[in-house]
Amino acid sequence: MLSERRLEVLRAIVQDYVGTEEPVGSKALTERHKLGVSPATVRNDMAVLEEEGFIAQPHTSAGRIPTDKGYRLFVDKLAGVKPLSSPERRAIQNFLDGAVDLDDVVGRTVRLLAQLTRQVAVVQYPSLTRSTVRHVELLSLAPARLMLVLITDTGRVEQRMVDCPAPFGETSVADLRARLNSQVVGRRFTDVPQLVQDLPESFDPEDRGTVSTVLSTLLETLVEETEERLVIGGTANLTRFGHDFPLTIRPVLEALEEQVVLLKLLGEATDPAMTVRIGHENAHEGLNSTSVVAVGYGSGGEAVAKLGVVGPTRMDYPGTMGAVRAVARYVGQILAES
Amino acid sequence: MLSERRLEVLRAIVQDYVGTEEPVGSKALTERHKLGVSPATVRNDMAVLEEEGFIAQPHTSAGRIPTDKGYRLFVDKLAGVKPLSSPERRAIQNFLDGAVDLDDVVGRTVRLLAQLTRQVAVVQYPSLTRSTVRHVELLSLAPARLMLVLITDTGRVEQRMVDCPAPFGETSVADLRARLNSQVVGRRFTDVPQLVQDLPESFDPEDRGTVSTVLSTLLETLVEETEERLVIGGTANLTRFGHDFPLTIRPVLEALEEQVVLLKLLGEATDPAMTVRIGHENAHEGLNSTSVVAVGYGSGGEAVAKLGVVGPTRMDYPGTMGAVRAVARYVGQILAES
DNA sequence: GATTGGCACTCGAACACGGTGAGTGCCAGC
DNA sequence: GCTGGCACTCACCGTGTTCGAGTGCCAATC
Repeated sequence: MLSERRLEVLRAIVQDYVGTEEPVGSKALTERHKLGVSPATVRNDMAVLEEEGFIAQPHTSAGRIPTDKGYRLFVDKLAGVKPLSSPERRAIQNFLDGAVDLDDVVGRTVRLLAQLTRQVAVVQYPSLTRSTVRHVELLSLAPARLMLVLITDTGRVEQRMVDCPAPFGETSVADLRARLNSQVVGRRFTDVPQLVQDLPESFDPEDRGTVSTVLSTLLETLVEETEERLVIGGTANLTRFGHDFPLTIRPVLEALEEQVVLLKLLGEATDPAMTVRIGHENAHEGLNSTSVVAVGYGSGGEAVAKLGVVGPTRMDYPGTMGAVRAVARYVGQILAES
Repeated sequence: MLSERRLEVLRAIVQDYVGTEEPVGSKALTERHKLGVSPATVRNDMAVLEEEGFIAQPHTSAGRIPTDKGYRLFVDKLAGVKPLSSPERRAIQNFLDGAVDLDDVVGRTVRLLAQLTRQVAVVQYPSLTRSTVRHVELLSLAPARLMLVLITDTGRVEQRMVDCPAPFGETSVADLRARLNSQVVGRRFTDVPQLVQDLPESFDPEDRGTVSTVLSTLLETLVEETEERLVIGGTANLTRFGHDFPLTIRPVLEALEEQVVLLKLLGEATDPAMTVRIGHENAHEGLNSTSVVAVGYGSGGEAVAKLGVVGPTRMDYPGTMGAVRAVARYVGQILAES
């Protein structure tokens, strides 16, 4: 295992590099950090760290920069999560408290996170897999045309048109609406299919076709809605990436436009506390030079969705993690209240 | 006025510059275009064009590039709208036909437009100012808590929670729901306020407070929803902007993140046929080196919203205009069908 | 009078060159 | 095991030079 001092050297390298964006040399290190040893000693330590793969030199006779593995060690062993200052905490709370509905909460969260971390923020809408049905509404728009509205306990509303195989009277609509609600309100999405499967049989034969159509539309909606949506913001912060722009930024922007990629990205963040994926640890190769800090959030004890940021591997991990965690907590609170 | 040939020279300059992204000189021009005159003549013409402000040189002894004014003339007088090829038209139709709901239509449109023009696409959701109410739904969630759902004829659904000043019985809910619908269904948003103003008086005194609360929530929602939303895509195409990246791209990304700015941008596009705003013609200074091509689209004769693209002033105007127009038409068709 | 070929001039891009300095690796001494 | 010393490497920077595309002007031509 690496000695205490060598770890200290690694920490110093990471901190300096994150700050200056330039390879850091032995002399500069001893000047800026009170390591209590001479540059020569630091050089020896660096040689070891390099051999172990924690740091690398861009070219001979340049300073060292941390590798992905170096950042990994830094995050795991050397860095804590930097708590936010209390003015910051207050600012978060004030900002989020102003939200009027779910869209607004998510929108504000993404802006807040982007601003706080000065990176690209990603916020997933509360997932519906664990959600329950708050209400199902059925409206008759025309004799053979219905509208189905689904309201979830996370405050999301989805609607679908239903074209009926046969005219469907107002009383039948009311009847179906009532029975549907008594069956599924308060139930989880996953339980709904078996709860409603016997429903058509209790209707008049001529209405059964319509009832079946309505039910299958409802089930479709539930499945579709389980596919999560997300919102992204702060892409302008990508311009702070590095000097070698077009090459670095392009694949990142492309990856960020693909909802699928982002969903996978967040999906990989399984650690209940907080997940940090560094550089090549990310499966998507467009994101090989970025790190992702993500965490679940939720209204109750359970996490219903995730949020996080995407930034250069050369990022302020403690600060970013602190901000992400804090924002996740407050969003959870807001959701619990509403 | 400029002679026929000088206009031809300007057109050639614009075309070449758009293609090569490099200042174009007199010799290269005569080689690539059959102008029928010598480089020297072209040089004289260029001197005139420069004096008139249509072209400029980045530095002495370099080729010329078009100015904003030059592009303006090109767009107004020299360039037509390039129609899409029929495979392209078919691709558009196929792609848009697959959409399942309004969100999907808008989402697909923005992706399509970005891909087609290789630029940043902006699509505004169908505006609600001219929309009508299709249905208002009122649900009782708790004795003193209601949910209000508004459904518009463009297929949009919005919901709001309503906390009642006093408990509100099921029959009252049904009553209010029925009366509300009979009053406002099929009406325009702007007409709703006066249609419902007398409604509270026809209720029992103890219910009037609640009815008023519901109504004011409804009116609020209508106003809020009139503020248009929009979707943006293809930001990765910004990387094709130019060589001097960070400086150019940053303000553009920032501008694009501000919904307000974009709404204003589209709002300025008032020409019913098609609006092209070039460089400094855009009010927002972050977009001074970009051009915006926008057009209204709608389900019927009326335009209900706008869509367009944002790209470098150095863009293929005829092609872009063709794509924007074609997409707008097809989206209009899709909306009319659903 | 418009067009053309010729010519001198300008100036950025590309390349070569040498000096500078930060940084390294190694080694002998404490 | 730490330190100071030393020779070496190599990116970076400023300078100088060349090269060539492009220009403006002018006199000759149609």
